[in-house]
Amino acid sequence: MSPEQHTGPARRIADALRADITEGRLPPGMKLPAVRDLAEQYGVSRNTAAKAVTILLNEGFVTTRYGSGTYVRAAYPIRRLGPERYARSRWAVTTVVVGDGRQTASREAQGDQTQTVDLIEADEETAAALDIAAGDPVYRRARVITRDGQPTHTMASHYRQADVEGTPLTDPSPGIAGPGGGFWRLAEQGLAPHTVTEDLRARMPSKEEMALLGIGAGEPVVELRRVMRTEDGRPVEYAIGVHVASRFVWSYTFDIPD
Amino acid sequence: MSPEQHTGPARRIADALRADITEGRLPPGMKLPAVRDLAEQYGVSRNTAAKAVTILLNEGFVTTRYGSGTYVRAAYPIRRLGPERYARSRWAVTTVVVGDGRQTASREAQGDQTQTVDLIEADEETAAALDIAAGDPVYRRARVITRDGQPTHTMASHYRQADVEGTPLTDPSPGIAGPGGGFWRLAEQGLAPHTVTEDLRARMPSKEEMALLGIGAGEPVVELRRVMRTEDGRPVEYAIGVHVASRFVWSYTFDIPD
DNA sequence: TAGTGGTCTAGACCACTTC
DNA sequence: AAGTGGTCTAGACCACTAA
Repeated sequence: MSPEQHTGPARRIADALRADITEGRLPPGMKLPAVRDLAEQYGVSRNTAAKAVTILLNEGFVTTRYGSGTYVRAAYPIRRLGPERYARSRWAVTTVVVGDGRQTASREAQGDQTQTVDLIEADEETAAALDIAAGDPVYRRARVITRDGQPTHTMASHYRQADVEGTPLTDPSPGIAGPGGGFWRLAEQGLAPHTVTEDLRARMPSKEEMALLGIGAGEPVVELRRVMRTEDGRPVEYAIGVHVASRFVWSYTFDIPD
Repeated sequence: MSPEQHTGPARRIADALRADITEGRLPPGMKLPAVRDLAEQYGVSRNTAAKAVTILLNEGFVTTRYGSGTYVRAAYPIRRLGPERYARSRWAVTTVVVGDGRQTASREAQGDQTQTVDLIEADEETAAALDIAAGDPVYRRARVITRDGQPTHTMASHYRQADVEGTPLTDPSPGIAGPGGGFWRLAEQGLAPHTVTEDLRARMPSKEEMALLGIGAGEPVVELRRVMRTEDGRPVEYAIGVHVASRFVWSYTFDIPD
């Protein structure tokens, strides 16, 4: 059942290097010995040394730069996500001026976000969430959220076209949304979110997600689907996020129902 | 950044097999050709064929059974976990008679569970959760929950010794707890759970978890930490669960705070 | 140009399952 | 005993980076 009946040289080398990393002898950013050197040091073939590095890569301890070297990955802090992150008191329109302020078409660095806005036709799932018909037009605002220079998650918000048409939410320029900004803008339309439903599942990333989030093949992601509703129960936002699992904990508190 | 500068034979074989799986030509449970056969079919070395299989393993499309073969992973139904699973109306003491009713020491199949009970000293974390001192005695009731013959998650409940001493919760025999049974027993002690706090994080499984849950190296798990409190806010249960990620979705609904 | 990561081959041996 | 997955070696070549 378990695929580790052997404990060959590759695992032993990986274990040694991992210990060097977790115990601080190889600090974040430090370059590891070249695969050829590792092979010589440990008296194994190049293949085996490379496999040891691959193990650490998959575990997320190192990143490799083609043609440059293998580097210890920074140990990022874990962010705790509770209901308070949606608190009304945090809604605000953050204005961030980036660089010289010039815009580059529909894609723009915005503080810690990069975002695009499209008008698309709702697929079955989005339509069901927003209580509209499949094929109806929806605005999708997609962004990659970064922290300490590393992507932590993607988030794609979907709105009914009529709900946001003509508002800043359809404008991909910087300074529009930011954390909580989307909720503020909805509130301005008389569509203030009141209740949230979040569905979470964990899985392995696709190749595209690996590239977008800068993670290795061995690092899981958490997919979050969120529906925001007004006090009347009318859906106003459907968002899909893909989070690097190792950077988050989700926390929920609720009363036991009858 | 991306590890796919090359598109060598290994990836091509993996792509072909993945397509066979996703398009139904290789249905769930089906055995893949042996690595040696794949190598011959595609005219590559055994190493390369094995690497192709490893790619699919990491992506979660197949599982490998040492000495037996490589199999397309079964698609199990996904269970949705919402607050209603804790509903008072579902609390009950389920009595299940297993086999001929004979017991085997402290380990006993119980319907769909296998459980053990120990009296241990609380570690820092358990102590903090149960609001006691580290080293204080706690009962730990650990079980593996199975569905359709496959383990889906483990769950280890911790109780203050005084809360459950002398109750059936310290008895590992069958017919004691079952789903909701633990809450019922606590309620009998005047310690009915009222609020729940759940923390979720996703990660890759340890070797032990892989064996216990019957999953391969490419399948993530979700670790759930749950604290149950009475209406007074007094903690009565601290539970740690490890779930096979692909078999669950967690769902939470709450109001936006001020 | 030199250094580094990524991949492949051909052959070998080991660990485990199945019969 | 036969079949299968897992690992290792020794050598080779390719793709990319940095000076």
